[in-house]
Order: sequence, then C-alpha cells, then structure tokens
Amino acid sequence: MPDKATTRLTQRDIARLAKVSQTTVSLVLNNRSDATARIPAETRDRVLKVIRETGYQADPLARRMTKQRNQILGVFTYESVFPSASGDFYHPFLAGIEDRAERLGWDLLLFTSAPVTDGHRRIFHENNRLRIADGCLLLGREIPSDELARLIAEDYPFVSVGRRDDAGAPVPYVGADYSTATRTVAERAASLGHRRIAFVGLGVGAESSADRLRGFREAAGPRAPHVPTLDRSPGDVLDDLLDRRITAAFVEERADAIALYAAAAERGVDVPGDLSVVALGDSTRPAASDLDFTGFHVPRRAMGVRAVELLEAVLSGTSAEQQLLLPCELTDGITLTPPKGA
Amino acid sequence: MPDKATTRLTQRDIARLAKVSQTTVSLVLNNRSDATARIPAETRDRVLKVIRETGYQADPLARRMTKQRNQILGVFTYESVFPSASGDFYHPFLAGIEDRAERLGWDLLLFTSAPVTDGHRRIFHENNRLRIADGCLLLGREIPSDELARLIAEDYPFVSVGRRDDAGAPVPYVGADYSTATRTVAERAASLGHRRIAFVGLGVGAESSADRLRGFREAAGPRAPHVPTLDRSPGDVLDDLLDRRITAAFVEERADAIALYAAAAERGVDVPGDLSVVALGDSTRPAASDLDFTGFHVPRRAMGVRAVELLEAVLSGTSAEQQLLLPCELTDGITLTPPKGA
DNA sequence: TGGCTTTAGTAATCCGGATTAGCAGGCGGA
DNA sequence: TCCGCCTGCTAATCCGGATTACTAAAGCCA
Repeated sequence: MPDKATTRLTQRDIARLAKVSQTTVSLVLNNRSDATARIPAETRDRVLKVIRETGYQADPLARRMTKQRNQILGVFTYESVFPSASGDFYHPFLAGIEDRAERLGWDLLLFTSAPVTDGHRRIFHENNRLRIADGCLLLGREIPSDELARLIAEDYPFVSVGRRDDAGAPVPYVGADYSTATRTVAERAASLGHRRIAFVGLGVGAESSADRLRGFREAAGPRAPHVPTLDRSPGDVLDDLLDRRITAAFVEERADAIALYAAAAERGVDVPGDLSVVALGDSTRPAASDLDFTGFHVPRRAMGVRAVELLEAVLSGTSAEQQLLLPCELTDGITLTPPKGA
Repeated sequence: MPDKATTRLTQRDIARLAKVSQTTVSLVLNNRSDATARIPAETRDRVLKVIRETGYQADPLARRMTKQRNQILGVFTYESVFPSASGDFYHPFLAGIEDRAERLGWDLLLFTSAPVTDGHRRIFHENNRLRIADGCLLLGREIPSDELARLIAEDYPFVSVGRRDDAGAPVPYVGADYSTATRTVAERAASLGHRRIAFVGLGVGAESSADRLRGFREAAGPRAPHVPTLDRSPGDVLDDLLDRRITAAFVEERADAIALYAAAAERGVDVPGDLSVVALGDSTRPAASDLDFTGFHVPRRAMGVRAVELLEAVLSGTSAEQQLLLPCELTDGITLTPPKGA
C-alpha cells in the first residue's frame, strides 16, 4: 500500500525492502536472464512481490536517459491543434495519427508551448523541447524552410504531413497528390466541353496551393486564367469569373467554393448551369454545406496514418521511400456539368 | 555549424570548446549569478558564443531529472482523443485545454499508449507513463473509481474534466452543472403547462447522466417517468412516450433528441406541437441537425480552460476550490412550447 | 585439496544536466 | 608578512534507472 507521499518510490527503495541491490531490481524489471544476469525464481518473485505491494512504477524519464527511445511521438502544428478558426481540417489527420500511435504504444506530445512569432509557431526557440519526443510530425499549410533545414542539419527524425519542397536537402513527407487530382478533374471538365476554365484561389505560397495550380495548368495550359481570392468578396470573384465568361471555376479552397456558390445563388446565377464549380480539397476554414461538390477530398486520415508509419520506419532505420504522395479521393458531385453552349 | 550527427551535443562538448567546465556551462545556461556562482561577462559571452555557434540545446529530459517540473500537461482520455465515433464532442474541451496550456508554456501529452481493456483505456497498466507529465487531466464519460482512488493514493496531481463522485476521497474536478440546468428547463416546461413530462436516456452510470436525472426529478418529482433508450430504436422510444401521453421529453443525449425528432417527423407527429423535445447538452455521438433545440449546451471550452487553471493551482500549491461546477448555457430554441391542452 | 566453472548478486559507472562544496589566486588591511 | 576575504571557476555528487565488470560462494573434477 502506497504511503509517504513525500518522495517517490525508487528502485533503491524496492531494493531495500526486498533485501537486494538496485541492480537486481532493475534486472528483474527488465526481465533480463542472460548469462550475465542470472536471477533465480525465488529472488525474482521476492522482488516482484515488493513491487506489487508498493505499486512501484519506473520513472519513464530516468529510463530514457539510458535507453534511446522514449515512445513519444511529437506533433508540431504551425497553427493551433484544436483550432476554431480552421474548423475540423486537422481533425482527420490527428485521428489517423492517434490510431497508429496507439497501435505502436506511443504517446502523443503536442508542442503547444512553442511561442507564436509573426502569427505562427516556431519550432526552434529559446527553450526548445523537441528532444522529449523520439521524433516529430509536422503539420501546417506553410512550414518555413529554414526550420526544415535546421531539422535536417541536426539530424532530428521528422516527417512532414503534406509535401514540402527541398530545404537544402529532401524533406521526408507524406503528402496528397493535389496536382494529379486537379489535373484529372480539369481534364474531365475539358472533355465535357469546357473551354473557358479558371483557377480560383491563392495558387502560390504553400506547396499545396502551388501543386493544385500546377495540375490545373498541366490540363488547361499555361495561360489559363488564375483568379485570386485574397481580400476579395465572393461577389467580386463571381463578377470576375462572369466578366471573363468562365464556364468552370476550379476553387482551391472548399470554403471559397461554398461562398462562391452562395454568391451565385444570391445573384440568380445557376450552378452548375451557368457556372460549374469544382472544389479542390476540403475546407480549411469553418464552412458547412450539404452541397455535393464535384472535385476531390484530401485523404487526411490516411496521411496521418502513413506519416506515423514513415516516422517509425525512419526511427527504426528501416529503409523506406521518404517522400510519399497519396492519391486524393475524386468525388463525382453535382456541380460540374457540360457548359451551356456545348 | 552542427556536424557529426553521430552523438548529440552535450554540455561537456560545449565546455570543451569554450575551455571551461561543464558546471560553468550549466551556470551560464541557467543564468545563475548568485554569490556561489560568479561568472564574469567575458567568460559568459565566450560560452554563449559557442552555444550559439553549435546550436546546442539542453536535453529537456535530463533537465527534469534534477528539476521537479517538466512543463508537460498530461491528457488522459478514456476514449480516443480524436474519435470519429463521438463526433466533435471532445474538441471544444481540448481547444480550451490547448489555449491555456499554450499560455502557460506547457506541452500537451496525450496518453495514447494506454492499452484498451474491456472497451476503454486504463491509466494504470504495466508500463505506466503518467510521471512524464507534471500532472494530468482526465476526460471521459465514465472513469473507474478504483483508478481515481489510486491517483489520489499516489498523490498524483490531476483534475477531472466532469464531476466525479468521491473515490474514497474527494476528486478534484471542473464539471458542468447539469443538475441545475436540467431543473431550470424542467421548471420552465412546468410553467408552460406541461404536466406529463419524461426523462429520456440512461440516467444512470456516469455522474453526468445521474446529475441530469436528479435535476429533472427535483423539478418533476421523484415519480416522473424515465424512459430508457438503451438498445431501443427512436421509433420505439417515441411510441413509449406517446403511449404514456407525454407532452415534453427531456432527452439526455442530443443525438437521441435529433433521432427522436426525425422519428416524429416520419410518423407525422409534430414537434413541438404534439410533443416538446428538450436537449440536455451536446451530442456525444455524430449527429447533425440545424434544428434549434430548446435545452442547454455544455460549456466545454470553458471547462477545459478552468481545468488547466485548477491543475496549475494544484501544482503550484496555490489553494483553490478543488471542485467546480460551471453553469450550462441555456438555449431558448423552438422545440418547447405549451402543450396542446394548455 | 587445489584449480576451474558456474551461480548469484553487487559495486561502479553512465546518461545529461543541476547543484553544492570547495579550491587557487589576487588583494587589502593590520 | 600573515590572515582573511573576495573572485572565478571546478570537482564531486545527485537525480533514477540501465548496464558492465567483477567478486564471493558453491559445485565439479581429478
């Protein structure tokens, strides 16, 4: 029965009670029975009995001091892990991560202590605690390449969830193949007769944006119009599209697609009759709609799962492909039909 | 510039490079300048220069060996943290927890490694890692009282999110005042003329269930009917209610309220015309509805925030009320109107 | 009975950093 | 010139457990 809450129970205490040395306690606990460590059943039982009676549990941190692995998987998010501002975008990633971590017997350490500078967190700061974890998963739309470069330079085991451009050296990642998915949908639009199609969204900055635009251009040609959304109202964007006589809009961000649809409905513009709208992924901002958009979904859960698996491979030295793109799930939807003239 | 990725950089390495002792490096890093540790600016700068050049960062775990606090807040959930089965029920709790943890400079450790036995996780198992964290938050509908008792016996700092009955000793918690909220809504129904009202749900087992039923009985009397939901279809439950000529159903679980409403709509039973339906909290199972139910919401985010604050108080020895019930947010909604006869 | 092996268990050391006790050298005062 | 004191820094130790090297005692054999 546990008493004296003053000090934690240590192996030394157990040793004293079982009348053996601390070494023996450690050996028993680690179930060692090589030629170098012979513990007869009688002694072993005596030690185990004391351990059972006292409820002793080894300090996991002291353990890590001598062993190398800690069974802690770090998760670094460049935004809040449980944000209200990005809806449930991260949730599926984390569900996948948790699932695999649980199976591997790992705990998840969320680096919420990283201070926010210039609007996002930084990995490397004064009191960096990365090394508590055995390795780390990185989540976020944009990850500064200098931080990636430093992780690589320090040989810290990590995997990015989402494709990243080289940062001096190749970055290990599990990403979504936005480019192929976007190209496929764009080709489908072309085959339906669309000739005036536009990319709506940022298209620059993060790899995920650039990948979509690239896939779009592969299908629609290098001069296909790119309608920006930054700091513009959905009505503005809609006007822009109609002015250019666009028949199909490829919207990078689902929340923008929903807003565009709402603006169109308000204006009496029929979707997809007057304008087809394709959603290239999932909402990273809160936005709900029952509308079944044509486009694709990001395999978020699978990405989380595969990222943990890749990190595990990295940690255990198993060779594995370090850069992985998972296919997006195409959705038929009802917002892409042949254009009116076709 | 970091090289030789073979071994981690230690204070010993820094000491060698700066031509001082490991002790001095430690003193500089901890900014000590007592009478017992006098480091002139010149030496300090030399050490700092080497640290800067090498990018050395102290091992946070080795640190904890001698310091007591680790700045890690444990989060133990009796179900998955990122479940698909319970929708987003936990999300707001975690958002609140993250928010406060971030402010306190703490990292969040999710104990996903705890093995699942008999359908839920157990805190105490073979390879318990609780002590990696300074303290722990407990989330879950039901928490075995033997585990709570053991936490108390071992003097482990923890706070339960959600009220818990004593487990041999008082359990520190931040809960929601289901009982008052339920009573208030039930009284309101009575004042609207409802005489035949029923509690729909488990009403037993978890404290949260029992609290709601208790509040209900305080307003509706000890003999007010309790209609169970376990293993019954919404249609069954609806039949039961109609048979008993109930005019207002107080549904413990919002998902059940939504299902009940759907069953009523299908059957041509008007809600609230023929039957008022009150939702006593939020969905713990995936269920979406645009319907604005009368009832209340659980202050989940605030509970998370306050739980972290309470744990911080416990850890720092600040005296504070150890058992806290936050008021639920009552919602007017449109599903409670006077009964037809009134 | 001496020498060699096996058995059972322990002392010593390490992990990486924090802390305490204490030491060498320079300086001031009597 | 001797003593005490301050300065600047380090050796030693500790945290809790893992591991290695080694020893004392018993067993075996000739």
